[in-house]
Amino acid sequence: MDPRKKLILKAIVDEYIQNAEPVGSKALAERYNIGFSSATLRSEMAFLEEQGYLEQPHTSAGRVPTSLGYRLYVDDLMHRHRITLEEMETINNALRLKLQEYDRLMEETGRFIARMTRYAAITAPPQPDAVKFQKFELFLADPSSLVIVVVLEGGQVRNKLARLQKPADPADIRRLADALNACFAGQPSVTDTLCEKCALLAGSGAEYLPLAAEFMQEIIKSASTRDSYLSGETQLLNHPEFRDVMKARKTLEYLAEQRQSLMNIPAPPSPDSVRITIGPENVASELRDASVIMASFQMRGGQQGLIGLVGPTRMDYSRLASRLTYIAARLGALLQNDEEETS
Amino acid sequence: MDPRKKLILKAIVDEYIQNAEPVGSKALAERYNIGFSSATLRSEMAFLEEQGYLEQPHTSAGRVPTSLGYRLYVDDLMHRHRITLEEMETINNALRLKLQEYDRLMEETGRFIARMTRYAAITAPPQPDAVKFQKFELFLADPSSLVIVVVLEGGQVRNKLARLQKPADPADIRRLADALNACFAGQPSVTDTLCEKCALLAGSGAEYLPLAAEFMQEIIKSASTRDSYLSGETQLLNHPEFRDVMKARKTLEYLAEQRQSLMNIPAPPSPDSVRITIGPENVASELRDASVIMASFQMRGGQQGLIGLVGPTRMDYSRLASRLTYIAARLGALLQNDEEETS
DNA sequence: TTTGGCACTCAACAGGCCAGAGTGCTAATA
DNA sequence: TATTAGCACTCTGGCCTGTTGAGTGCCAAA
Repeated sequence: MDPRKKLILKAIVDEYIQNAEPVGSKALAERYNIGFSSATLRSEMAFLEEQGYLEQPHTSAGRVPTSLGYRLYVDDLMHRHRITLEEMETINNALRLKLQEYDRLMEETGRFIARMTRYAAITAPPQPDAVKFQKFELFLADPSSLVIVVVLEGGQVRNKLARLQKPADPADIRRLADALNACFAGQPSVTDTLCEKCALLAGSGAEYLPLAAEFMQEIIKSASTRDSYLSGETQLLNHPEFRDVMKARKTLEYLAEQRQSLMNIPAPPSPDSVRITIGPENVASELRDASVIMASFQMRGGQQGLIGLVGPTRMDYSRLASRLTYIAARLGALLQNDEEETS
Repeated sequence: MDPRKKLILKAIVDEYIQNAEPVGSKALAERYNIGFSSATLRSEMAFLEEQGYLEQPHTSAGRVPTSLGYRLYVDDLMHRHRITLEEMETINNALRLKLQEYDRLMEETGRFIARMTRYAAITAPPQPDAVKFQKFELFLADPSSLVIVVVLEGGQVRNKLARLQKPADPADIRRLADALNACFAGQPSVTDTLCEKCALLAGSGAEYLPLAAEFMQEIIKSASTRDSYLSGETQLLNHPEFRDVMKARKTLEYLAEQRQSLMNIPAPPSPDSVRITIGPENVASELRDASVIMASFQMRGGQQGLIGLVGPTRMDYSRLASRLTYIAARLGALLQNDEEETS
């Protein structure tokens, strides 16, 4: 692949990203001073089209990048945008503020990203691959209301209040708590044998073991499904490619209902990079006309969170990627220092 | 207002609700056998237009109800739709299933409503007007991780894990917990005098009081802001009135960002009725082309939850209202029996 | 290898025309 | 007196038309 061909392809993609209109040979020759006439460009463009990097919406229209074209652009051609100091400032300020309320951090970060980029933002908090129980505490809020508190390794805390049929004996509760700590601390699951052992230890407190066991199962289950937050979807409607309501509906519906599956996209190789998925490269057919940019960050302990953007294939990949990596990096740095959690 | 005029208005609204196209005198005379010729209808329609109940998109088009027309229709004219046994069945089944996971109940109910009605659904869980602390429990997950558990009256439980600078003495923690229970049980707020009293009682445990107090403030604050869930927004795009992307964007954006203010609409007078707000009756200008139907239900203790629908002014008010009231009633009934809460 | 030139294509736009649905008004009718 | 049939009028939307201009492919000359 000729370096000149690459230069031309880059120019076409840049131009199209900016103006959202098919790029013709003449306009290209005028605006970018590549030093060749429109005729030369025409033959080069014909070649690029033949190779599948460009396409024409119809004869006698300019050219538009295909997803293959964008792919080459993203991998090879695009000028790696450097984030400005100003943008850094904005991001740092915003994140510092959000950090105040940790449990809504990812949600709020998503809103911020959406506002900043004018695309739909997806965020998912870091999640441990396997949770282990660390500590149990049981007490009575009133004689017939049992509160179960479970601390997980990593610092998450879950609780549940269960109404009892009849008042319980605090001594029984105490015994059950001790038994749970003895049997389940450090365990990643609730097995029958552990339950039996625990029942034995708990003596008459075993009456309440089923309640606790059920709750523990719930915790294991909920910890293995990943949360995710979506914001700024409606901003997609601002972009000309979504002026067709039906197309927009498909995409928005997918984001609202099925976005979980976006999380399955393998995370970017290194924390400083992004993973870009263009149009039909997305497994979901509803995203055939959309691109996804994903970045990840790490918490202490290696748990990995995700932030990402969804937009039409015509996106300013370079600028967006640089912003996203910076946000991810800052988020990672901030979370190294503060990992307190509440629920 | 002539009963015949009313009959005609009702017929026009019914027809328009069904077909989304301006209703002309001839079509009306043919389809509904009112027993008058199109000429008569014409003069009546002219009158109704003069009175502000109807309008013409342009000369030589049929008539369309104004918001005033819908208002009269809703208040006086519409045939009160009876929900079918089948629908009841569907609703009951769905709600029974959702009830399994209480903490996501309102969210899931919203999804269900949206799917059933094909409009955007809004739900807000019942919320106590003032929370009071009931019981405190403090313990160490490990020597320098303090877990604070607060039980609120009504059965909500909140917790927080705080990392300490240095290992704490379990005896101090015990003392602080006792002091908190002594001072704050039954209190609805965190005052300075109570804090001082508590510090005195806690002795050397008072070192950790600020942590607890801050958390308690947080709880009070978060309990006084109402949660709400939105689902099915994208379904709005299916309706012809939102084929104009800009109009749709305005409305969707409002729902995403500002829906809190919908909750301020005074609740329906009785739990068996709905409150319908039509077009410009909505305070928010973004909802000028939308109508809102709201129903409420009560939990034990009189706390009131809301469920509602948002759609274009052309909605099948009668059918939707009947479904919504039924869902609200069932939800109320189910919640009377089960008020266990977890977080 | 590049370029100017030429013939060709096609979407987008504007104008003109027509059909159809709907209206208001009026005179005849029950 | 209330209703209706009839008529002239209005307006939108679809359809056809021609024109314009941006863009193309190809070819021969530089």
